[in-house]
Amino acid sequence: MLRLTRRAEYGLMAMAFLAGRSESHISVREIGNNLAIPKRLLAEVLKDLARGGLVEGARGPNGGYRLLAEPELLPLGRVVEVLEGPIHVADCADGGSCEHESGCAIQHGMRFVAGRIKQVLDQSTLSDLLESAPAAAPTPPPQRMPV
Amino acid sequence: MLRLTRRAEYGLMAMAFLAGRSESHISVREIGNNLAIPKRLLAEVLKDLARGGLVEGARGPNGGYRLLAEPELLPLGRVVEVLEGPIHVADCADGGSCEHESGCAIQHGMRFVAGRIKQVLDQSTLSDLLESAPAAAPTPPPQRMPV
DNA sequence: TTGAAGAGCATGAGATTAGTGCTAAATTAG
DNA sequence: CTAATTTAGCACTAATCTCATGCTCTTCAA
Ligand code: SF4
Ligand code: SF4
Repeated sequence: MLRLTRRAEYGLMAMAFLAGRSESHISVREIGNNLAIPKRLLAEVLKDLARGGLVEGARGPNGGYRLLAEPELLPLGRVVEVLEGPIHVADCADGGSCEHESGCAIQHGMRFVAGRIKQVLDQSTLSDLLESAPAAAPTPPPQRMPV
Repeated sequence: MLRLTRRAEYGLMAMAFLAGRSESHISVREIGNNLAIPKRLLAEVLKDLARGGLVEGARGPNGGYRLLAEPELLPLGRVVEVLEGPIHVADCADGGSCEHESGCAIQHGMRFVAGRIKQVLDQSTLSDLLESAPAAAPTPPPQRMPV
């Protein structure tokens, strides 16, 4: 239904929160208190982000999570993929396969549209999300599909 | 999960099929035979498209569906909205509301990203989908978010 | 040693979607 | 008029996915 999951959004909110204080580790409890998100679920999301290498977890007192990537260089698509898996607007898009692939008249066009959507996420960075002006920077050049 | 539903895709395939022969009405049976889609479901999808005013249904022998809109002027987003409802990449986007709205640090940026994604669908037309070169035409100008 | 915190795994409840069944209404052909 | 064709409308089941939570184990600092 062309919609981000809660997990992805919680993850983005958490990453954005961490982007501010990257000096020390911040606990799930503190993040959750600030973002009004179910803490237990937020913990699960952060675990996944840690597995994906986007944040670093530290146990024990004074433990928590710390941002690893640089906000200016971290595409939102990366975060989404870590939390939701590969982004496939349509089955055939981005390396995926579809049973209708042979003989689907819109396949080519579909792939292109799906690619453009993925581009939006790949060209917006975490810092863009915070500056509330994502993709203002790169603005892709005019693109024509290779026929 | 940032993905189009089957219904939307079936609808787009059907619309693309109808785009070719817009002179007469084509039955669900014939469309289904050509597209290898569960006919019963395809019928449901086409009914929704008819309700949405995108196609016109005619009953009886020689009945079927006929494209109403002009492929060059019909945005894909329109088709998707008719079949899936309003496009909300995030809850707060595009007029929607979210419980975290107050105090969400990424809300502004999120809305903008969601808007860009919606733009991709709104700027690609049905004929673009067929030509396998959607959005090659308009290529939006550089945009900066009003802060 | 103790308490704070993440890591890992599992599970239940809820929402959404895919797909099907059935009946009624309209329309055309004979 | 009758029969066949085809859409219109509604309901329903099964599968899938997401949200959310519970419990245990490990790590680590004080
Ligand atoms: S566009 Fe065609 S090939 Fe691609 S996922 Fe949709 S149906 Fe399959
Ligand atoms: S960005 Fe913030 S306000 Fe918008 S939907 Fe996500 S949580 Fe809600």
